[in-house]
Amino acid sequence: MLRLAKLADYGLLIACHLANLSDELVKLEQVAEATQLPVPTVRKVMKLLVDQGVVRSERGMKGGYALSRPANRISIGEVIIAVEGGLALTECCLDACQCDMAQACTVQNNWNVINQTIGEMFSRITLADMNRPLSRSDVLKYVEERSPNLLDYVAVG
Amino acid sequence: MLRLAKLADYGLLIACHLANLSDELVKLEQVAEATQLPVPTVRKVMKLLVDQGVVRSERGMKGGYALSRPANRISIGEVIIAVEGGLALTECCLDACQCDMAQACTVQNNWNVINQTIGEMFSRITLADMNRPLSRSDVLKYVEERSPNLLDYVAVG
DNA sequence: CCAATTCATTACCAATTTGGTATTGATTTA
DNA sequence: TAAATCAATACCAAATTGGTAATGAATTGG
Repeated sequence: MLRLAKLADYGLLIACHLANLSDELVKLEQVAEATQLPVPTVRKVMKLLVDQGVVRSERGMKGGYALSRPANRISIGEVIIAVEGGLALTECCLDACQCDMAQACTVQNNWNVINQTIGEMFSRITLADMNRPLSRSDVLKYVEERSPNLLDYVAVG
Repeated sequence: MLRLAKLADYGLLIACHLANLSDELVKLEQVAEATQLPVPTVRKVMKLLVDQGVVRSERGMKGGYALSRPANRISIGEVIIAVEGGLALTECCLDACQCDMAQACTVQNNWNVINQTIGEMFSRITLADMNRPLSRSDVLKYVEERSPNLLDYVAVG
Protein backbone atom coordinates (compact mmCIF):
# COMPACT_ATOMS: atom_id res chain seq x y z
CA MET A 1 0.00 0.00 0.00
CA LEU A 2 2.52 2.55 1.05
CA ARG A 3 5.97 1.82 -0.14
CA LEU A 4 9.15 3.09 1.31
CA ALA A 5 12.02 2.78 -1.15
CA LYS A 6 14.73 0.37 -0.13
CA LEU A 7 17.27 3.13 -0.09
CA ALA A 8 15.21 5.08 2.40
CA ASP A 9 14.97 1.98 4.52
CA TYR A 10 18.72 1.62 4.34
CA GLY A 11 19.15 5.24 5.23
CA LEU A 12 17.14 4.75 8.34
CA LEU A 13 19.09 1.67 9.29
CA ILE A 14 22.36 3.49 8.79
CA ALA A 15 21.23 6.54 10.69
CA CYS A 16 20.02 4.40 13.58
CA HIS A 17 23.36 2.66 13.60
CA LEU A 18 25.19 5.96 13.82
CA ALA A 19 22.83 6.97 16.57
CA ASN A 20 24.31 4.27 18.77
CA LEU A 21 27.83 5.56 18.42
CA SER A 22 27.29 9.13 19.65
CA ASP A 23 30.07 11.30 18.22
CA GLU A 24 32.55 8.65 17.27
CA LEU A 25 33.57 8.75 13.62
CA VAL A 26 33.01 5.48 11.80
CA LYS A 27 34.32 4.52 8.40
CA LEU A 28 32.16 3.66 5.47
CA GLU A 29 33.27 0.06 5.47
CA GLN A 30 32.49 -0.38 9.12
CA VAL A 31 28.99 0.87 8.55
CA ALA A 32 28.61 -1.44 5.57
CA GLU A 33 29.70 -4.41 7.60
CA ALA A 34 27.53 -3.55 10.56
CA THR A 35 24.44 -3.09 8.44
CA GLN A 36 25.20 -5.92 6.02
CA LEU A 37 24.78 -3.60 3.08
CA PRO A 38 27.02 -3.34 0.00
CA VAL A 39 29.73 -0.70 0.37
CA PRO A 40 28.77 1.29 -2.76
CA THR A 41 25.19 1.43 -1.62
CA VAL A 42 26.15 2.75 1.78
CA ARG A 43 28.29 5.34 0.03
CA LYS A 44 25.37 6.48 -2.04
CA VAL A 45 23.05 6.77 0.91
CA MET A 46 25.70 8.50 2.99
CA LYS A 47 26.15 11.17 0.36
CA LEU A 48 22.46 11.98 0.53
CA LEU A 49 22.49 12.09 4.30
CA VAL A 50 25.54 14.35 4.31
CA ASP A 51 24.05 16.63 1.66
CA GLN A 52 20.98 17.18 3.79
CA GLY A 53 22.94 17.80 6.95
CA VAL A 54 21.81 14.71 8.77
CA VAL A 55 25.30 13.25 8.89
CA ARG A 56 28.66 14.99 8.98
CA SER A 57 31.76 13.55 7.38
CA GLU A 58 35.48 14.03 7.71
CA ARG A 59 38.07 13.00 5.20
CA GLY A 60 41.58 11.77 5.68
CA MET A 61 43.14 9.02 7.67
CA LYS A 62 41.09 9.64 10.77
CA GLY A 63 37.99 10.45 8.82
CA GLY A 64 34.57 8.88 8.90
CA TYR A 65 30.92 9.63 9.49
CA ALA A 66 28.83 10.64 12.48
CA LEU A 67 25.41 12.15 13.07
CA SER A 68 25.51 15.91 12.81
CA ARG A 69 23.20 16.29 15.81
CA PRO A 70 22.14 14.24 18.83
CA ALA A 71 19.93 11.32 17.86
CA ASN A 72 16.96 12.76 19.69
CA ARG A 73 17.07 15.85 17.51
CA ILE A 74 16.95 14.07 14.17
CA SER A 75 13.58 12.89 12.94
CA ILE A 76 12.99 9.87 10.78
CA GLY A 77 11.08 12.13 8.42
CA GLU A 78 14.24 14.10 7.89
CA VAL A 79 16.14 10.94 7.03
CA ILE A 80 13.51 9.65 4.66
CA ILE A 81 13.19 12.96 2.88
CA ALA A 82 16.97 13.19 2.63
CA VAL A 83 17.18 9.85 0.86
CA GLU A 84 13.99 9.95 -1.17
CA GLY A 85 14.11 13.62 -1.92
CA GLY A 86 10.67 14.87 -1.04
CA LEU A 87 7.29 13.73 0.06
CA ALA A 88 4.33 13.10 -2.14
CA LEU A 89 1.71 10.40 -2.00
CA THR A 90 0.13 11.37 -5.27
CA GLU A 91 1.33 13.32 -8.25
CA CYS A 92 -1.63 15.22 -9.57
CA CYS A 93 -2.23 18.73 -8.30
CA LEU A 94 1.43 19.30 -7.54
CA ASP A 95 2.01 21.81 -10.30
CA ALA A 96 -1.36 22.48 -11.83
CA CYS A 97 -4.45 20.38 -11.76
CA GLN A 98 -4.98 19.05 -15.25
CA CYS A 99 -8.01 16.99 -14.51
CA ASP A 100 -11.47 18.36 -15.19
CA MET A 101 -13.46 16.68 -12.49
CA ALA A 102 -13.95 19.12 -9.66
CA GLN A 103 -14.49 16.13 -7.46
CA ALA A 104 -11.09 14.74 -8.36
CA CYS A 105 -9.40 17.71 -6.78
CA THR A 106 -11.37 17.25 -3.61
CA VAL A 107 -9.97 13.75 -3.47
CA GLN A 108 -6.48 14.94 -4.24
CA ASN A 109 -6.69 17.69 -1.70
CA ASN A 110 -7.81 15.24 0.94
CA TRP A 111 -4.80 13.14 0.10
CA ASN A 112 -2.59 16.11 0.71
CA VAL A 113 -4.13 16.60 4.12
CA ILE A 114 -3.61 12.96 4.98
CA ASN A 115 -0.09 13.09 3.62
CA GLN A 116 0.78 16.11 5.71
CA THR A 117 -0.61 14.52 8.82
CA ILE A 118 1.55 11.48 8.31
CA GLY A 119 4.51 13.66 7.46
CA GLU A 120 4.14 15.54 10.71
CA MET A 121 3.99 12.28 12.60
CA PHE A 122 7.27 11.32 10.98
CA SER A 123 8.81 14.61 11.95
CA ARG A 124 8.05 13.83 15.59
CA ILE A 125 9.64 10.40 15.75
CA THR A 126 13.38 10.62 16.29
CA LEU A 127 16.26 8.27 15.66
CA ALA A 128 16.55 7.83 19.40
CA ASP A 129 12.95 6.64 19.45
CA MET A 130 13.62 4.14 16.72
CA ASN A 131 16.37 2.45 18.68
CA ARG A 132 14.05 1.37 21.44
CA PRO A 133 10.90 -0.69 20.92
CA LEU A 134 7.94 1.53 20.15
CA SER A 135 4.45 0.58 21.14
CA ARG A 136 1.45 1.49 19.11
CA SER A 137 0.30 3.97 21.66
CA ASP A 138 3.69 5.64 21.48
CA VAL A 139 3.11 6.25 17.82
CA LEU A 140 -0.30 7.69 18.55
CA LYS A 141 1.18 10.07 21.05
CA TYR A 142 3.31 11.53 18.31
CA VAL A 143 0.21 12.27 16.33
CA GLU A 144 -1.75 13.65 19.20
CA GLU A 145 0.94 15.67 20.90
CA ARG A 146 0.82 18.57 18.62
CA SER A 147 0.02 22.10 19.60
CA PRO A 148 -3.60 23.07 18.94
CA ASN A 149 -2.41 25.91 16.73
CA LEU A 150 -0.67 23.49 14.44
CA LEU A 151 -3.80 21.40 14.15
CA ASP A 152 -5.49 23.51 11.58
CA TYR A 153 -2.43 25.18 10.29
CA VAL A 154 -3.09 23.97 6.79
CA ALA A 155 -6.35 25.33 5.52
CA VAL A 156 -8.24 23.01 3.26
CA GLY A 157 -11.36 22.82 1.18
CA MET B 1 8.81 9.90 0.95
CA LEU B 2 5.82 7.66 0.88
CA ARG B 3 4.73 6.70 -2.54
CA LEU B 4 1.34 5.61 -3.60
CA ALA B 5 1.42 3.87 -6.97
CA LYS B 6 -0.41 5.68 -9.73
CA LEU B 7 -2.76 2.77 -10.18
CA ALA B 8 -3.80 2.98 -6.55
CA ASP B 9 -4.40 6.65 -6.99
CA TYR B 10 -6.52 5.91 -10.02
CA GLY B 11 -8.39 3.27 -8.08
CA LEU B 12 -9.29 5.78 -5.47
CA LEU B 13 -10.40 8.29 -8.05
CA ILE B 14 -12.56 5.70 -9.74
CA ALA B 15 -14.05 4.47 -6.50
CA CYS B 16 -14.86 7.99 -5.41
CA HIS B 17 -16.51 8.57 -8.73
CA LEU B 18 -18.67 5.49 -8.31
CA ALA B 19 -19.48 6.68 -4.83
CA ASN B 20 -21.31 9.65 -6.29
CA LEU B 21 -23.60 7.49 -8.39
CA SER B 22 -25.04 5.35 -5.63
CA ASP B 23 -26.31 2.12 -7.18
CA GLU B 24 -26.50 3.16 -10.79
CA LEU B 25 -24.52 0.95 -13.14
CA VAL B 26 -21.96 2.86 -15.19
CA LYS B 27 -20.06 1.60 -18.20
CA LEU B 28 -16.34 1.36 -18.35
CA GLU B 29 -16.09 4.04 -21.00
CA GLN B 30 -18.16 6.45 -19.01
CA VAL B 31 -15.87 6.02 -16.06
CA ALA B 32 -12.84 6.49 -18.29
CA GLU B 33 -14.24 9.69 -19.68
CA ALA B 34 -15.29 11.05 -16.33
CA THR B 35 -11.90 10.38 -14.77
CA GLN B 36 -9.88 11.28 -17.87
CA LEU B 37 -8.05 7.99 -17.69
CA PRO B 38 -7.28 5.63 -20.60
CA VAL B 39 -9.92 2.96 -21.09
CA PRO B 40 -7.57 -0.04 -20.78
CA THR B 41 -6.17 1.35 -17.57
CA VAL B 42 -9.60 1.76 -16.07
CA ARG B 43 -10.34 -1.81 -17.11
CA LYS B 44 -7.28 -3.07 -15.31
CA VAL B 45 -8.07 -1.20 -12.13
CA MET B 46 -11.71 -2.25 -12.28
CA LYS B 47 -10.75 -5.87 -12.43
CA LEU B 48 -8.76 -5.51 -9.22
CA LEU B 49 -11.58 -3.69 -7.50
CA VAL B 50 -14.09 -6.32 -8.59
CA ASP B 51 -11.80 -9.17 -7.51
CA GLN B 52 -11.56 -7.73 -4.03
CA GLY B 53 -15.28 -7.16 -3.72
CA VAL B 54 -15.10 -3.39 -3.66
CA VAL B 55 -16.99 -3.03 -6.90
CA ARG B 56 -19.62 -5.27 -8.44
CA SER B 57 -20.03 -5.69 -12.17
CA GLU B 58 -22.73 -6.89 -14.53
CA ARG B 59 -22.26 -8.00 -18.08
CA GLY B 60 -24.48 -7.64 -21.06
CA MET B 61 -26.17 -4.75 -22.72
CA LYS B 62 -27.37 -3.16 -19.51
CA GLY B 63 -24.20 -4.03 -17.68
CA GLY B 64 -21.73 -1.80 -15.92
CA TYR B 65 -20.04 -1.18 -12.60
CA ALA B 66 -21.17 0.03 -9.20
CA LEU B 67 -19.87 -0.03 -5.66
CA SER B 68 -20.72 -3.27 -3.94
CA ARG B 69 -21.57 -1.45 -0.69
CA PRO B 70 -22.60 2.04 0.39
CA ALA B 71 -19.72 4.51 0.10
CA ASN B 72 -19.59 5.03 3.83
CA ARG B 73 -18.85 1.36 4.34
CA ILE B 74 -15.85 1.15 2.03
CA SER B 75 -12.55 2.36 3.36
CA ILE B 76 -9.80 3.90 1.28
CA GLY B 77 -7.45 1.33 2.78
CA GLU B 78 -9.55 -1.38 1.21
CA VAL B 79 -9.31 0.29 -2.17
CA ILE B 80 -5.57 0.82 -1.97
CA ILE B 81 -4.92 -2.72 -0.85
CA ALA B 82 -7.15 -4.02 -3.62
CA VAL B 83 -5.14 -2.24 -6.26
CA GLU B 84 -1.66 -2.53 -4.78
CA GLY B 85 -2.14 -5.95 -3.34
CA GLY B 86 -0.93 -5.65 0.22
CA LEU B 87 0.65 -3.24 2.60
CA ALA B 88 4.26 -3.08 3.51
CA LEU B 89 6.48 -0.12 4.13
CA THR B 90 9.63 -2.17 4.36
CA GLU B 91 10.56 -5.60 3.12
CA CYS B 92 12.89 -7.09 5.69
CA CYS B 93 11.40 -9.11 8.53
CA LEU B 94 8.40 -10.13 6.49
CA ASP B 95 9.35 -13.77 6.10
CA ALA B 96 12.44 -14.25 8.20
CA CYS B 97 14.89 -11.68 9.41
CA GLN B 98 18.12 -12.27 7.53
CA CYS B 99 20.03 -9.41 9.02
CA ASP B 100 22.37 -9.99 11.95
CA MET B 101 22.05 -6.72 13.78
CA ALA B 102 19.69 -7.16 16.65
CA GLN B 103 19.18 -3.42 16.51
CA ALA B 104 18.08 -3.63 12.91
CA CYS B 105 15.10 -5.68 13.89
CA THR B 106 14.11 -3.17 16.52
CA VAL B 107 14.05 -0.60 13.80
CA GLN B 108 12.11 -2.87 11.49
CA ASN B 109 9.66 -3.77 14.18
CA ASN B 110 9.06 -0.13 14.93
CA TRP B 111 8.34 0.39 11.28
CA ASN B 112 5.74 -2.29 11.45
CA VAL B 113 4.07 -0.57 14.35
CA ILE B 114 4.06 2.72 12.49
CA ASN B 115 2.81 1.00 9.38
CA GLN B 116 -0.05 -0.63 11.20
CA THR B 117 -1.04 2.63 12.79
CA ILE B 118 -1.23 4.30 9.42
CA GLY B 119 -3.03 1.29 8.00
CA GLU B 120 -5.66 1.50 10.67
CA MET B 121 -6.11 5.16 9.96
CA PHE B 122 -6.75 4.29 6.31
CA SER B 123 -9.27 1.69 7.31
CA ARG B 124 -11.26 4.38 9.09
CA ILE B 125 -11.49 6.85 6.25
CA THR B 126 -14.29 5.98 3.86
CA LEU B 127 -15.03 6.85 0.26
CA ALA B 128 -17.83 9.04 1.51
CA ASP B 129 -15.31 10.97 3.57
CA MET B 130 -13.09 11.45 0.57
CA ASN B 131 -15.82 13.14 -1.41
CA ARG B 132 -16.12 16.04 0.96
CA PRO B 133 -13.22 18.28 1.98
CA LEU B 134 -11.36 16.84 4.94
CA SER B 135 -9.66 19.04 7.46
CA ARG B 136 -6.51 18.04 9.21
CA SER B 137 -8.31 17.61 12.47
CA ASP B 138 -10.75 15.27 10.75
CA VAL B 139 -7.86 13.04 9.85
CA LEU B 140 -6.62 13.13 13.41
CA LYS B 141 -10.00 12.07 14.65
CA TYR B 142 -9.71 8.91 12.63
CA VAL B 143 -6.51 8.08 14.39
CA GLU B 144 -7.75 8.97 17.83
CA GLU B 145 -11.20 7.47 17.65
CA ARG B 146 -10.20 3.94 18.22
CA SER B 147 -11.21 1.81 21.10
CA PRO B 148 -8.66 1.75 23.93
CA ASN B 149 -8.44 -2.00 23.59
CA LEU B 150 -7.23 -1.69 20.08
CA LEU B 151 -4.54 0.70 21.14
CA ASP B 152 -2.13 -1.88 22.41
CA TYR B 153 -3.48 -4.73 20.44
CA VAL B 154 -0.19 -5.36 18.73
CA ALA B 155 2.47 -6.31 21.23
CA VAL B 156 5.94 -5.15 20.37
CA GLY B 157 9.50 -5.37 21.63
C1' DC C 1 56.41 17.31 0.89
C1' DC C 2 54.95 12.73 -0.19
C1' DA C 3 52.26 8.62 0.47
C1' DA C 4 48.45 6.31 2.42
C1' DT C 5 43.82 6.52 3.77
C1' DT C 6 39.28 7.98 3.43
C1' DC C 7 35.44 10.57 1.66
C1' DA C 8 33.41 13.01 -2.92
C1' DT C 9 31.75 12.89 -7.52
C1' DT C 10 30.44 11.40 -11.81
C1' DA C 11 28.86 8.38 -15.06
C1' DC C 12 26.98 4.14 -16.02
C1' DC C 13 24.40 -0.37 -16.10
C1' DA C 14 21.19 -4.03 -15.29
C1' DA C 15 16.96 -5.47 -13.65
C1' DT C 16 12.72 -4.93 -11.70
C1' DT C 17 8.51 -2.61 -11.64
C1' DT C 18 4.90 -0.21 -13.68
C1' DG C 19 1.77 1.90 -16.54
C1' DG C 20 -0.38 0.96 -20.63
C1' DT C 21 -1.99 -1.92 -24.98
C1' DA C 22 -4.04 -5.50 -27.80
C1' DT C 23 -6.60 -9.57 -28.44
C1' DT C 24 -9.65 -13.06 -27.71
C1' DG C 25 -13.42 -15.04 -24.84
C1' DA C 26 -17.71 -15.14 -22.00
C1' DT C 27 -22.24 -13.34 -20.65
C1' DT C 28 -26.45 -10.81 -20.94
C1' DT C 29 -30.18 -8.37 -23.37
C1' DA C 30 -33.21 -7.69 -27.09
C1' DT D 1 -28.73 -14.56 -33.11
C1' DA D 2 -26.52 -10.17 -32.96
C1' DA D 3 -24.99 -6.40 -30.34
C1' DA D 4 -23.16 -4.65 -26.26
C1' DT D 5 -20.45 -5.08 -22.34
C1' DC D 6 -17.41 -7.15 -18.96
C1' DA D 7 -13.40 -10.94 -18.33
C1' DA D 8 -8.93 -12.73 -18.98
C1' DT D 9 -4.60 -13.37 -20.88
C1' DA D 10 -0.48 -12.14 -22.73
C1' DC D 11 2.48 -8.69 -23.99
C1' DC D 12 5.35 -4.32 -24.43
C1' DA D 13 7.78 -0.11 -23.56
C1' DA D 14 9.42 3.09 -20.55
C1' DA D 15 10.67 4.71 -16.15
C1' DT D 16 12.53 3.93 -11.82
C1' DT D 17 15.73 1.89 -8.89
C1' DG D 18 19.22 -0.55 -6.77
C1' DG D 19 23.81 -1.32 -7.47
C1' DT D 20 28.78 -0.78 -9.76
C1' DA D 21 33.07 1.29 -11.32
C1' DA D 22 36.48 4.66 -11.72
C1' DT D 23 38.52 8.89 -10.91
C1' DG D 24 39.15 13.12 -7.98
C1' DA D 25 39.87 15.77 -3.57
C1' DA D 26 41.14 16.29 1.25
C1' DT D 27 43.47 15.03 5.50
C1' DT D 28 46.85 12.74 8.37
C1' DG D 29 51.41 11.19 9.42
C1' DG D 30 55.96 10.28 8.50
